[in-house]
Amino acid sequence: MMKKNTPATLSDVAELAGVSKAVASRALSGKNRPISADKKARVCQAAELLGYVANPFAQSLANQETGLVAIVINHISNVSDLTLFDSLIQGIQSIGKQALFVRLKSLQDIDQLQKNAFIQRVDAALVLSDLIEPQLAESLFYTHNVIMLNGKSQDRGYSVKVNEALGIKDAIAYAQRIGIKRAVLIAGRQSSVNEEQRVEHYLTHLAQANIKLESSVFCDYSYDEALAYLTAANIDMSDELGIFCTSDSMAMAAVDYCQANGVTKYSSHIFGFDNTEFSRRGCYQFSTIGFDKHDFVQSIITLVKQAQSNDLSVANEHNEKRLPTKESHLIIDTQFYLNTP
Amino acid sequence: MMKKNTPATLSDVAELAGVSKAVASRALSGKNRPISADKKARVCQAAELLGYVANPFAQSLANQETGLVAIVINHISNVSDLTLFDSLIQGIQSIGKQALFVRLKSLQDIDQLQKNAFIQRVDAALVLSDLIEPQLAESLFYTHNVIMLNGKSQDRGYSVKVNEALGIKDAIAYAQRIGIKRAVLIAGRQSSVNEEQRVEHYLTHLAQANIKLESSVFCDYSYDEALAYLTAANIDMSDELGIFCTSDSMAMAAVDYCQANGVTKYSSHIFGFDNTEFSRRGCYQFSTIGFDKHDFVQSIITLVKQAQSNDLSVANEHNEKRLPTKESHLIIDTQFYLNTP
DNA sequence: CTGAAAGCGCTAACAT
DNA sequence: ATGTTAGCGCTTTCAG
Repeated sequence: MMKKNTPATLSDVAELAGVSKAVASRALSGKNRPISADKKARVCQAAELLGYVANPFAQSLANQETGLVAIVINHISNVSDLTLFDSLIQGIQSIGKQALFVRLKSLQDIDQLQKNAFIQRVDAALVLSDLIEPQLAESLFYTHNVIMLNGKSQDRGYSVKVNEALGIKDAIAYAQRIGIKRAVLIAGRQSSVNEEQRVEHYLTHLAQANIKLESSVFCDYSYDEALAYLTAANIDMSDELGIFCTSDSMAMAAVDYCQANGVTKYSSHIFGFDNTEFSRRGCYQFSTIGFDKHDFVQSIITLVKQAQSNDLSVANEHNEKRLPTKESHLIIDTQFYLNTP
Repeated sequence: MMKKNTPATLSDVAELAGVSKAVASRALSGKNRPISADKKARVCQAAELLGYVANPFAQSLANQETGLVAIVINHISNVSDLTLFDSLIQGIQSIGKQALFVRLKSLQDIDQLQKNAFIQRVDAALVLSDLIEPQLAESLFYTHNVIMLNGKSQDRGYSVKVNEALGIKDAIAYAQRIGIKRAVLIAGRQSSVNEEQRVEHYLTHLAQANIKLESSVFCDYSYDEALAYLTAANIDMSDELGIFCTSDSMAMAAVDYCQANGVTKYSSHIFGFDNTEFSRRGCYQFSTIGFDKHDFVQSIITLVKQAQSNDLSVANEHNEKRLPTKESHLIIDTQFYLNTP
């Protein structure tokens, strides 16, 4: 693989078009900078000819925008992450920016984050990891376009939250309707705020539906831990028991547990979370709670754009004081997906 | 969320340490530039105090390294992608670089790629997408550190390939041993070179094992397409039939197809590919072919480092001619994972 | 070993 | 509307 000769620069384009660098820059800037039509045409043609693409590093240096959007995640493991990441990358690319993935396995990785100069200078940051508190987010990025997606937020700033109450309520209402009287709750990571709220909702609605919570446990959303718990606890299945899981992976474990123990009519008694494809497969049939990932991502991308334009207008006003950004808190509703054969 | 005051610059550090910018730069450069011990200490201390982190955009401009590694993928959909991406990101971060994800859904997205200035200037590119030919890769990046991971490669350059012959051979040998006489092959995307080679291996070894290939089809690796095919073709299961799938998702479809048709003893007759966790779950039990993702990623990261140091040494020699890079083609072997209850 | 100065490629005043 | 100029923050000659 040969390295190409060094890429064409703006100077090359300007020279070929017979104009100054400034004119060339304006012609190609996208925005409506003052420039005569014919020169603009000449410049564009020259750029085309040379295969010119502006060096984003030089651009960043000159105009304070980087074109990078950070996606800060815990390590990837959940099956529901697949579709989410796919559309997140797509969304970010659709507004002409690049997706920079930052993976946080533990609190110790945060030290590294703080020294990561790229991260510091992204145009926006999407925080999915529950390891990051709003306060920390504030000090981690030089941009104020931080969008909290992990269920946390402060008064000022941006967040997209998922309203899980709706889906949970419907799921439990359904459970009540089919005669479920007792419940087991298999939750995810205890340290997550999302998860705390979720559990809260389950408790509330379970109580309202007169379903007795027999036991509950925090796992890490994983199949293995959930299966281990069910096996160890030797959960007694009967027609009246419902198993509520806060991830589809754990619901799969519940299905396997039932099958292993010869319980046949389990499908309508197991409730997952995330609405992954697995909830509707031949083997694994269970109901699940989820939300539209596409809507979610769209909201996020819209927010990124909006945040950035706020940013620019503030900058244009030559406002010396660093204003806190406008705030915006979007909410996406979950719904209950009934999947029984 | 308040934007911080503008980040500390090298000048700030130099001033605080009472030295020139040049000295400060050298002190912090990591490499062994000539500098007195006490000044070095003073500079480091000042940097620490100010929380200084070099601006990577300015650095890139000055020294031609960007610290970015592109991961060029097709859209994410396969369950086997989860663990792979997770360790890929981790690996890239472990050598102090950032992972830039580029998602290619179709050939049309490639146009955009060619105009993507970030992509052009990454330090290395990991190409997983089968949409990208070696020749195209050559013209897409200014670096020659392009590592082909999609089964394609040319003489010069880097690649890590997976030797799938071994696992496939063992799987078919096992099939023969348990009395399988007929086979159905459900393959993935036809346009993929990886996939072509794979099919080739299946054909060869099936023939050698005297197993008759009754039908074969190209799907897109997905559960849905595979299930649709099986249903439409109304495949006749019997003890002597083996179903070979080139993804675990499609193998899951085969399991569900069998169950739906009342076939009970299917587990040892279905063969997947990727060795995902799903092949060993209560519901879905089937054998699968796969390779160690961790080894794979390690090889890739090692190659990235090696490629870069070649790069640097070439640069240091002030070699005016653009040398083709050294070449390196690593091979990872697959193995057969027998999963039967 | 050190510092002054040039320059990476671009944009944004500021004059014209 | 256009060109000139001055940086953005850093690394790197090149003289001391």
